[in-house]
Amino acid sequence: MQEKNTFEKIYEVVKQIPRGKVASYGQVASLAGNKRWARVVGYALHVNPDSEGIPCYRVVTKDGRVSSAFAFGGANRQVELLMADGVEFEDGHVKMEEYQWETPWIY
DNA sequence: CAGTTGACGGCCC
DNA sequence: GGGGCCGCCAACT
Repeated sequence: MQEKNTFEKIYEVVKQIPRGKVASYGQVASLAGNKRWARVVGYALHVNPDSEGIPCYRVVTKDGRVSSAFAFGGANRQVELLMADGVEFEDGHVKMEEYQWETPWIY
């Protein structure tokens, strides 16, 4: 029950992302257990078993930019969803300085 | 079982 | 400051 797979942990963290905030892959990976899972996080969201329960669109890169291979409706779609959440964009990139998710359980 | 891939991150030039 | 390369871990073929 506690022996969750890496993917499960990642999904848990992503689901914890509050509305109006964004998190980077490295951030999610760090909260999931290891910061180096950044690539694994991308892979986990790629399978995306629950696109409606896992706000993968709230996950962006360290640069605050959305991934280019966003396959759930188009990269532009992710920006639109984030804006709907109240996140502001600057020249196509999120203002992570103000909207990056402040994790209360930072390691 | 081994090799390659992949929605990234960080360092180097 | 911008662009490119290598590195990390787990999952997929």
